[in-house]
Amino acid sequence: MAKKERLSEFNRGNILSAAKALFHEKGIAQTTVDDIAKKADYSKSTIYVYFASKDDICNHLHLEHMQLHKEMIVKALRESPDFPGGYFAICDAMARLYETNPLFFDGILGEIELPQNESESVLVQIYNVGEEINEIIEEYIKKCVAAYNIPLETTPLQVSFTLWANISGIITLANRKEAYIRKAMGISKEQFMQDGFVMLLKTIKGDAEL
Amino acid sequence: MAKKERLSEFNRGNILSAAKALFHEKGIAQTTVDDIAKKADYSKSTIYVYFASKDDICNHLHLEHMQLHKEMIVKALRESPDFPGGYFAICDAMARLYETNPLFFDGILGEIELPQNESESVLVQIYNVGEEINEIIEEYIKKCVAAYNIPLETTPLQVSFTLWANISGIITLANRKEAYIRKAMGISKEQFMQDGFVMLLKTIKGDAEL
DNA sequence: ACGAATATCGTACCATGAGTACGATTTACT
DNA sequence: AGTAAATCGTACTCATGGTACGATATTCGT
Repeated sequence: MAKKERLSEFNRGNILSAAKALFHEKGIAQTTVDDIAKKADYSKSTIYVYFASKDDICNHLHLEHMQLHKEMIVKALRESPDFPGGYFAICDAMARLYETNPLFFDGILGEIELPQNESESVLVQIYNVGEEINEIIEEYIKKCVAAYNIPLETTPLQVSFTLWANISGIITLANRKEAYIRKAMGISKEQFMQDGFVMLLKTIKGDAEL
Repeated sequence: MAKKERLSEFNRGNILSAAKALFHEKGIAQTTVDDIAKKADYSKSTIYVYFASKDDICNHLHLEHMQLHKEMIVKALRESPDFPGGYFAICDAMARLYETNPLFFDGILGEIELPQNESESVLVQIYNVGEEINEIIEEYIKKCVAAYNIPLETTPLQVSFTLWANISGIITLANRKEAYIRKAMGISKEQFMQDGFVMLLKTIKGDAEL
């Protein structure tokens, strides 16, 4: 019955939260399943009732992260539906997402091709959310193209996909090389990202003023 | 004496080659140190004479990869010193680098900040090669800016760094999501990369024709 | 309230793989 | 030949993911 369901969800959530905190603190490889059990205050056996493996836990966190990613982008575009406001809102959302949880950010670029083995339903879900995000950005691009008469050289889907790759590339680099950026360029990583986003905007609209 | 040195280098090289092949075949996590020892035809003990740990082996391969990366970019710019020919040559070199060895490509974006612990000399070397690559691209950008009167909005260093991040972002995505790209956009990953590189070029030169 | 099903626990395991110890053996230098 | 260094092989330790299983607590139907 539903009560059981909810309790079960509650337990899974507790385990995932504990795992997330530990992963964040010490890194994934440095966190043992016993650590997670202890922190979440369950026995190890119970952990394995709710999750098939440590990998399974990681995948669920990855999924959670992708869903948050999607929500943040939806919210960004709802609050800033115009152009290029929406574009910068997406960039900003992704940058904040990195702060929230750097561990799974790389996964955004999606090491995951659609798994044949449909039993691995988490992986399928992760994949699907990735596609959904891309579709949302695609819609936005389409809208902008129509509203501002922007001439694209390829399809909106391709543009949105490329844009997505570039944005996450900049965010990843900015965070990983923060010290170098400050030392060699004398600017903060935030400034570096901002400049990068402005540069990227030209890939859509060229030098045109709107 | 020098002979000893050379023999030592030879052994290290053999071990690294074996490791590289196995990593490529089965992935890093799936390759055991015993596997490497067997393939390279050394005893496990000897492996640990030449390398401190499996991680150490990975780092040396990472360094090798970065050096190859640098050489390929130098060569690309020597053969195509003009603009935007040089730019596309860099893109092409990086795409080929991914084919050669996808495993360490991600490391390009350099999870490695300058390590304080200077005893970890491999890491320092990796870091330095990364900086060198960036300086080479910076020089190229400077030259182009001077020759073609390109107006940059930030410093050449920053532009080259951003460009580097974007190029590797596109390559990573194109390879990881090859199947999706073919299915959803009906083009090859090579075509996707090419289109992306063309788009990116606008971040430098806007809509200007040269 | 009682008995059955279910969830949780704890402890003791297994298997794997990184890394070490150490004595035996081979190779190289003089 | 004799010594020093390199290499080997075997047998270990240790950490960790994952399992087995019986004991205990909790929940639910009746």
